[in-house]
Amino acid sequence: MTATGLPADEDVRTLHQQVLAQLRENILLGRIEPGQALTIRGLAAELGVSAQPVREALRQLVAERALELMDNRRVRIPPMTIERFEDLIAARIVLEAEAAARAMPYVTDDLIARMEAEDAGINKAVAERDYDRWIGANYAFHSMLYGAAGQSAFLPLIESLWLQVGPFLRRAIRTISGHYTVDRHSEALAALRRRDTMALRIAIEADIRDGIAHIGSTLIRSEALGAGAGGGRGPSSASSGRADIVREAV
Amino acid sequence: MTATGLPADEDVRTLHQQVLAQLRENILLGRIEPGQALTIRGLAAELGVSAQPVREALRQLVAERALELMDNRRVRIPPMTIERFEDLIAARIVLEAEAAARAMPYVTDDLIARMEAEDAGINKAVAERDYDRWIGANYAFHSMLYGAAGQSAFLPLIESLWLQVGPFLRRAIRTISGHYTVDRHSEALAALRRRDTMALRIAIEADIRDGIAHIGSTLIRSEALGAGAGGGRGPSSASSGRADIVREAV
DNA sequence: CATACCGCCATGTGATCACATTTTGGCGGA
DNA sequence: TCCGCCAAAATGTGATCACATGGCGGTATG
Repeated sequence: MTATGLPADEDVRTLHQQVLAQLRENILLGRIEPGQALTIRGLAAELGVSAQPVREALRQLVAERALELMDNRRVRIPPMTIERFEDLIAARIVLEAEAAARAMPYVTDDLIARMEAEDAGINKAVAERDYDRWIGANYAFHSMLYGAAGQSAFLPLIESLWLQVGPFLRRAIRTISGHYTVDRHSEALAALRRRDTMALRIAIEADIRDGIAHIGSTLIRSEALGAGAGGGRGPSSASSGRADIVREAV
Repeated sequence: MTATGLPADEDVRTLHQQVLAQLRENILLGRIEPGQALTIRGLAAELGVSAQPVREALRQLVAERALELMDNRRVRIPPMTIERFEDLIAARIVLEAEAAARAMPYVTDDLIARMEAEDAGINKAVAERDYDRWIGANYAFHSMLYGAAGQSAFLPLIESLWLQVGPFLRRAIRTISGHYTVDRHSEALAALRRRDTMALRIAIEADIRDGIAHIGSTLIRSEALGAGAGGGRGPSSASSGRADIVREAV
């Protein structure tokens, strides 16, 4: 929405679409604390709209697995476990590698130029420690490629995966930037220029693994990241307690 | 829900979840005509509930790409194009093959037995020309495998793909059953018994391709299947006209 | 007779209300 | 001091209402 590099979602004509776009951005950029319960009325008051649009936006985000509907009927960002995290990464790899390969026939010099520009923005964001812009531009870089073909099937699935990983990606981002020695985006761009599909697949997969590998150890240290009030045994104090663990893990 | 072999969705405590489950089943089994506009009030009256639960269910199905929100703000099953269809199949193959491979460590003899039972049900359904049960049991067979591990990431994505293909799968099912000479499910079961991951991948991919290949030609014959009022140039008569094409294509 | 205009009806969207359930905070007792 | 119980506040769910938009048919006009 703002200057984060996110694709400005068109057709935001209805209120619930605006709310949806805003919530989606907040989730993707990790601005919402995992485990924190989101209330309809609270968000409605915060966004200055009635409850109805918020309700529909939440429902949609639940469908995209960006949010989770607990037994309490409360909504929160689902807690992350090591198993789920590995599943998400595995899904990202197979989907995004395939999407990239299938986009290759539609790659134009113009597209490559725009991706290079976005990549420059990423590097700039990293240098300036602007994490919001970092994640947003990174997403823009990837989705720009996958959307080159009119891939109507892959993009929504990939976006769902990003939304699920986003909140936790953000929290380990400082760890990543320290280890981010090899620039996989450059490799991907080089592969694009050569129209080398196999090299592109490898670069994309490496990019996903690199950007994510260190989160695994973060997760292991904090056991179940974001496992808020719902899962634990503690009745009330668990929420803030776990949140401290999360904060510590960062 | 009924005796279709669909996994009886738990937690249908709220009304909108019941509506959602019912609509989802109707879509997956192809009971809803592609291109036909779904109205909130109409469905509400039909299901005997108020508009509110229907609204939320539709919103969720739109998020899962089972339904499409047109510019008119009307909701319908998205029309199928050859490009989108090929994307969907490609996505199904990479996701389901990977999900199957990742499920292998969790495969037990009990699971194999239950899958064999489901497969027997499939064959029975084919023999009896019970297409609803055919599709439902087929889906149960697959999701049973992918859900063996607590795969929290893959299953929702795969389900979304099934929902997108379902309405059109149904319409070409007679073509399929005629050509269904090789039993890929038997191959998959054999691979499972040998714990042969690579053979399982091959069997799953072949199953998807086999069950679907002939739909492509059906699509080609009818150009854009289900391309209702929204996409075409014709202002009003296109709806019924296209529906006739669909019916003819079956 | 064809076509453009106009008004009515159906529909989606947003807001609000009522009710059941859950959470929370405080109070009393062990 | 700690635990359990109870009342009050908060929240999700479902229903209903008001309004703006889009679709449809009838009618008047060239």
